[in-house]
Amino acid sequence: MEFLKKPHLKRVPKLSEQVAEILASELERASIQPGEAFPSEAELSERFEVSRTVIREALARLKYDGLLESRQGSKSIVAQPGSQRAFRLDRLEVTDLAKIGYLYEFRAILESAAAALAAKRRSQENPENLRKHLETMEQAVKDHLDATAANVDFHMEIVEASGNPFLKDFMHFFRGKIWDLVQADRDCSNHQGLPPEVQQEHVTIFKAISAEDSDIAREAILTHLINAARRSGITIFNSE
Amino acid sequence: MEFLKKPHLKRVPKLSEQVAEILASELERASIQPGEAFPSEAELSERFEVSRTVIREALARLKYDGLLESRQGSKSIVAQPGSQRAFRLDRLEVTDLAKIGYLYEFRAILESAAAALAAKRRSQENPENLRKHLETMEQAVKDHLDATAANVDFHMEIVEASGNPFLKDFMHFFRGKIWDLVQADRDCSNHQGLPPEVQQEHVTIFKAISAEDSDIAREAILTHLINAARRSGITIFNSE
DNA sequence: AAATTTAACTTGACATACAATATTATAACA
DNA sequence: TGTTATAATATTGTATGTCAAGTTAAATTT
Repeated sequence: MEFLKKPHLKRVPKLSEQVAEILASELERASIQPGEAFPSEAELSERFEVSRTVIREALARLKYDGLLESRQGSKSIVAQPGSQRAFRLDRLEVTDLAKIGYLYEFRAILESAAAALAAKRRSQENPENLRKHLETMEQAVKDHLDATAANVDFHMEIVEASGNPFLKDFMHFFRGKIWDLVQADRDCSNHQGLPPEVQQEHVTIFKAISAEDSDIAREAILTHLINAARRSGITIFNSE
Repeated sequence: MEFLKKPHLKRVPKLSEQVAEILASELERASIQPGEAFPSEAELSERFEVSRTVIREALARLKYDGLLESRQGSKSIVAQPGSQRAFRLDRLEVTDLAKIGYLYEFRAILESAAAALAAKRRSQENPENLRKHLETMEQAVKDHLDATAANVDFHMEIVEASGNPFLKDFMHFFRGKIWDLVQADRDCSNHQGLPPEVQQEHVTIFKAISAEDSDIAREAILTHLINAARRSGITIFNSE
């Protein structure tokens, strides 16, 4: 079991992380009103029975995310709602099937818009790259290999082609965080081979973007993602 | 790094923030390959001529955002791309007009999808709240007051009505971060009075959601946001 | 009562020490 | 020589103490 020795696998949370978790959840349920003072580092140090070092690192996280504001000399104060500085998906429970459906839905919203824009703004290289990823997928399936990587590349090429940098950045974040959960095209990577309709759906998307047909591209990827969700037993967009 | 310590300058970010900025930008241009070791805290402390405390708080930020991974006993390593843990909009330059257009666009994508879903899933209270915000806006304009707050509430009620918690959470983040920049309906809050078409656009959206007409709701809010962008001299969705 | 001064408190930053863990060099052994 | 056990070293995690800078609130003075 050599992989057990691989670093960064059995990571135990640092004290500051645990403290930050607790304080963040307390702030979330608004136990202290925005604008009011937060307990001092000394008080928290005494309450959690850890050093001020740990408390400071925990508070640094909350400040970094915009949950607290601090000035030298004065106590930290609870920030107003709406001053959030980061969007995170860490604290989601993957057990809830409905929640996963909403994630699918969120992805479908962004990717369908990306496909529509990609059809309008694609460069010459975008279709070439898409075709390349399609062929890689096809070959991988033929060889009974994992086609997930090429699949991800295909979808990422679409948001790349959309030309909107925020769309692209957000989908990169989204992918890294939860693509393994929302693996809508998991069919590609299981060992039973690729359902022919999946590859066909990909081809339809590719053709629409290549032909610069915005509406068809949007419809095609919407269909693709709705089908992919249904293959996982999930319904999105109230599309029975 | 003596220039970092200028306490007489007002609004001086903390040392750890400045160091984190520098290190983050260095990581962004991939000066160190993913998987490779990052300089130790002692080295960085020496390089920046600050205490290890400052370095630790700076590194804590990078780890929190998933740019670095660390384990006790070993050097921190640069994380793989795709392990990003947070989506941020802090480091955007508001001077670039094209970039603001992409922000408008991003918002329009999410809100149009939200409106379409809201028409399907709205509760009984949602139209009531929307109507209330409409009236507040109308009254504010009539009294030559700022209608921005009610305007924001109106749009937020739509994403609330969409039923998708991620859509809602993200728009809350988005609003707090950049709504003042992407104030697409600024017309409502300036002192020259409300362009009649703006309130009319709002009414159209409200009616469509109330009538549970998904397609009209999407079209109406898309038109509204495209118009709002154009009133600010910005074109989105390549829609001249 | 109002203004000013002083004291106490709080966060920002630094220095040091030690514990826990990983890596590397060394020694022992086959 | 090559392999393995062991010791030395390096690195992060945590604790403690100190001081500086700035804010708040009480005390004092006018």
